[in-house]
Amino acid sequence: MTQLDKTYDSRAVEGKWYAWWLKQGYFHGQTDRDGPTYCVVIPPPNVTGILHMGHALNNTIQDVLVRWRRMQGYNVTWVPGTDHAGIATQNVVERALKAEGQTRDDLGREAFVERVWAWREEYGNTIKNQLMKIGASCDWERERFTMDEGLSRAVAEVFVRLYNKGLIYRGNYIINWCPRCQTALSDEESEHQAVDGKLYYIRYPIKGGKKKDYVLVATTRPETLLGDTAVAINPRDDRYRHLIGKSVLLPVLKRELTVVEDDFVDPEFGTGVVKVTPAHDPNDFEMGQRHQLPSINVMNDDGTMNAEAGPYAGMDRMACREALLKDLEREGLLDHVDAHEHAIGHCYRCHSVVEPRLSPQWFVKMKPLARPALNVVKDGQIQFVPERWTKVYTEWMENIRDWCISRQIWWGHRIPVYYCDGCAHEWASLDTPSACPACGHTQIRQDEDVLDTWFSSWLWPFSVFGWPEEKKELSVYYPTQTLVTGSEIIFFWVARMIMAGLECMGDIPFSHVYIHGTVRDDIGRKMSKSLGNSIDPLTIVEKYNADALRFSLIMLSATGTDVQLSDEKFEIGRNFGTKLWNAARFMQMHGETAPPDFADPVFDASLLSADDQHILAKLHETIAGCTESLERFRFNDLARAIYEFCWHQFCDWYVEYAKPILYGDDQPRREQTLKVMHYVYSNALRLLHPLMPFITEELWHGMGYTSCSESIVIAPWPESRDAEALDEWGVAGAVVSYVDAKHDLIRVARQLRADYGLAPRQEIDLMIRPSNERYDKRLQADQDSIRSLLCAREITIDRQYSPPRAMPSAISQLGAIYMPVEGLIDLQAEVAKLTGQLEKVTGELQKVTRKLGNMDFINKAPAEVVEQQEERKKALLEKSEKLEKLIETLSECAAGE
RNA sequence: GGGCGGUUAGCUCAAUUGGCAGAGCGCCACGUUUACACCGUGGAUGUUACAGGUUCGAGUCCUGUACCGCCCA
Repeated sequence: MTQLDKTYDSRAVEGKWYAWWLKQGYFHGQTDRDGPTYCVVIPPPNVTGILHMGHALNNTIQDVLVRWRRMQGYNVTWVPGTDHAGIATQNVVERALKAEGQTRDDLGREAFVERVWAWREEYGNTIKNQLMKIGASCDWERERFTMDEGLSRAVAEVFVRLYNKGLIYRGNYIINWCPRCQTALSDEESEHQAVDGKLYYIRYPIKGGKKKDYVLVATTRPETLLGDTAVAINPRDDRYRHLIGKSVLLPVLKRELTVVEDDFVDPEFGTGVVKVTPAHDPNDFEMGQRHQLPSINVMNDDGTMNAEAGPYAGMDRMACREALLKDLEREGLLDHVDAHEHAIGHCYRCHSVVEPRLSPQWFVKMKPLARPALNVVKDGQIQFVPERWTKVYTEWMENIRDWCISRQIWWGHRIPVYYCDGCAHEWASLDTPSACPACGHTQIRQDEDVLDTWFSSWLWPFSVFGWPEEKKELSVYYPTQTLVTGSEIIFFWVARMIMAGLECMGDIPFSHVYIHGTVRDDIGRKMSKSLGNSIDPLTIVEKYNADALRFSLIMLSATGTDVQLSDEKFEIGRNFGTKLWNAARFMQMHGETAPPDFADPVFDASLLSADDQHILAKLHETIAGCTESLERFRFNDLARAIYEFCWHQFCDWYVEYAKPILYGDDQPRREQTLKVMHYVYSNALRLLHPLMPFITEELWHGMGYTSCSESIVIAPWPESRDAEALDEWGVAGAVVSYVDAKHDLIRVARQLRADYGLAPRQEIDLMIRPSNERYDKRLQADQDSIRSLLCAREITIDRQYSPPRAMPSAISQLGAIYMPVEGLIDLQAEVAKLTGQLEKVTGELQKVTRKLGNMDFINKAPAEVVEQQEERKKALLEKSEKLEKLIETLSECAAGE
């Protein structure tokens, strides 16, 4: 046992213990160990990322689970790592190049990719170091990166398998194009946001008609009309019958457009006539297919207009819109413009407006993969927590669309497809081929595109263990147990991992998916860089400490609900740590060392006081509650339970009861008390360790608990004793409820003191008239603790006590309390106070009586509820009688004066 | 337009199977006591968004309304 400093110095402690834990290898899972495994794979943060509050919450939850299971003796591994974040990382490096006046094209593909690797070497460890700062007990020996050789091999393997099975295909379809990043995006990467836009009503002249004959077409994107190849109406829309068989003329370009009928057209939208632009709208594309319409692409990769746009060629799409509208107006073709709110896609990386665009891309056929992935969730093999996310998942799965996986960037896994210039053969290959397998020609090219980053992330739960090689760690740790993540990547990642796991491993990747809430600021806005409302977790670690960050986050986030944060909220955790620290210092003051058998004590039942029994019972209640909360992913219940126990049960009550004993000279009682204290405290520390790893380790060592386990990281998780096992120790249920009632008595008496304005240190005398013999005996035996907590000089416990004169009094569960005070008491005020209390009790009594008088209640409510109410009635009746008696006595005294 | 979640003390949130509406912070009063002022003791604070319904009994279940948020089109 080392003397604890007056205050806890987190800065000195946190780094020290983390380094020691690593040195001891506690976080490393051994594949040759027996016993049940517990495995979690980290949602790999973006390699360009820095730790934000969302990460802090996400990783704290994982760490809590992992540390708990480790203490329970599981063979634990928490696999960390990062993903290569294709678009984001390429953007970061391109920005750096731009500052040097260069572009990626200046460097060329190979040199650019080298440059990204160099960037990764220099900055890619940021988030790893940050995770260490918040105490994450990751198995760093297993750290992986999605561009590692092994993981890249897994990506190629899966691509080739799916390609050969016909589940990956290349085709010309409408995809989401980001003109700024200059790449295709998947549907999930295009984020719909409501925008205050306009609906433009444009006149398309009817061919061969008079000057005034036109159809009115409504559109939100007028610039795309340059790519129109038809206008469409709903076949059931009688208003436009006359158009069938006619042609209309495209404004400006004067191209002749056919009129087609299609059920897709909504007669309610705009005028009921829509323009059809197959190359720039997914619905129009499908209409184009149905009616064999040509597709005309009018835009370049960068969002400028191409030669097909005629006079607007070279203009940016937005400039083109303005110019075109002006021209339409001049020609009298712009009928009118309405305000129109609509949702448009934005790039999830750079927030540019996404352009739907026809282009040749690679896709994964999802329906065959979705079917089994749907089943494992429906039949409960995989469970979402909270359960409601199941529906989100299944609905997405049931309406799944093919996944666009090709990206027109350089940083990522290049698509392993090759083309032969000789015979035009196309094939997928794991290794770099030297000649065409069909014709032997050596003029072959690899596809230029790279794969979506998620195409490597979806393999994460098994690629991190070396798949497709059959390594031992793969069989030991797959399937993993719990996946912890936010709802925003259920589609991106969770769903796809389930599909990949079933497809490649033939087994689910994890059994539970815990979806936590979003971290928000104190007025409920999502924390974001652009809003500038983020709280940096590491600033919080500096300002408070890592444990405070973790504890507060968990305490504040109820299962699956969002959490609103502000700096001050972290005081909860810091203050709690300080409280715990000071309790330890108190114990140190009274004993040089922890008793040798504190971890597995043998209690002398004859020496266990009522308070000892009470705290032992409450501890075991808390242990049971904590374990259950963890099993049910109720993390804030865990935090609340341990907080309540340590602060209120232990510090407020037990430590206070212990004071007269520890300051006294009854040696056997002192020793017994210290033994109970250390037993309770060492268990509480262990319950708290997953939430507050650093301070609990410091205290574990400081208190000399290393005789139980060299580190709290590997100390055994407490196991609760049930009532029977407690009874064996000499902990009686009746005594425990007596102490609960004693708490009530002390509270009531303190209230009495406060009502009479007594200074806290001012000593008083106290008379207690117990309401029965049992309480009488207990109270007689237990006077010292009450005297101490009430700062009383003398306590008289007497079943026959009758006050000789008017004095302040009150009613508690154990009996009546009288407090003689010097000088006159305000009889009227005292009577008024008690009468107020009586009124309240009478009111409740009436309610209960009415309830019990209701035959429906008696007949229909469960017997135990009725019994409960009867007990309550009895207690209220007793209380009201006592109050009446008190009032009566006081009134008599008043009359006598 | 479809779906999901929310509305409980001044604030942030709990409340398990329908059975006495709670906690932390903040507020008020007192207090430097021998672990702790990052503390202690005591106190005040509720039409559980609204309207119906089911039930012996509703914050909790059902129907509808309002407002807020998220996801999907």
